[in-house]
Amino acid sequence: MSTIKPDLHAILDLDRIVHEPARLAILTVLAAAEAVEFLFLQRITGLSKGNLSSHTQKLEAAGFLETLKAFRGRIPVTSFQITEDGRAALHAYHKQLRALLPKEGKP
Amino acid sequence: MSTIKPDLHAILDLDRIVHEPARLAILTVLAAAEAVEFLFLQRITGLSKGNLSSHTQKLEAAGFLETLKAFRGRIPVTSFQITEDGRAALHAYHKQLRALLPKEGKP
DNA sequence: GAAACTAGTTTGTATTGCAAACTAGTTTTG
DNA sequence: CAAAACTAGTTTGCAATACAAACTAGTTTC
Repeated sequence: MSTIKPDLHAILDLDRIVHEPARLAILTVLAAAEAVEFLFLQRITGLSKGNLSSHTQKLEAAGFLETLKAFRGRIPVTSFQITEDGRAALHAYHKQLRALLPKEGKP
Repeated sequence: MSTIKPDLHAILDLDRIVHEPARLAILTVLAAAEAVEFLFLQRITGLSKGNLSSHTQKLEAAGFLETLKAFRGRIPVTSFQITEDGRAALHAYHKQLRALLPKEGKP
């Protein structure tokens, strides 16, 4: 029998903030750009506004992103930027996933 | 800019039954053995009994495992076995994860 | 200046995940 | 041999989500 115990703890220790698919999607987008606007984020994720708003608030509370409020002309525009902590958390999450994935799918 | 959209949908389409860490841990163990007893499962996952019970019930409702009730002497013993559907779901989940992971961590 | 639109937030609800408390029986002990 | 303690698991109650509908605040159009 192979050693599955370490994998198990890797699984159970996954960062729940990042693990939620909606938030993982958000972080994935933010990690690929300097800054991302609310509406762009909404469109490419397909999340509802309310949902997106609360997930970004949760990510901000976790210190994983920063919210930038500005105006384009007179219209308010909210943008997000991933923080260093956010980037670190995303990388750590990726590392955890790699650790728990079996070496190869059946060929 | 690279194509992040497909990854996004892979993320948002993750199977939530499997995605929950406790259940992923359970399926991972079941996939590695013929049959696994309740208490063994509880010990190696570290889940509480109640928690383990409800997660296995959810996995059973999803058709991902079968529950086998038996007696050892006069003591009841509950075991679980992954089903073909369960194995397929786990493999599909692994595949989805591989699809969304960036090619390599920074070397 | 009323109606419709933009950009997001708050609120309400339904679903979870979790462990404490419970059930049903078995073994041990006074 | 009955009370206490243990085994094996389930049910219940609660706190935390995730989600979208309804709302807020302002702007543009008609």
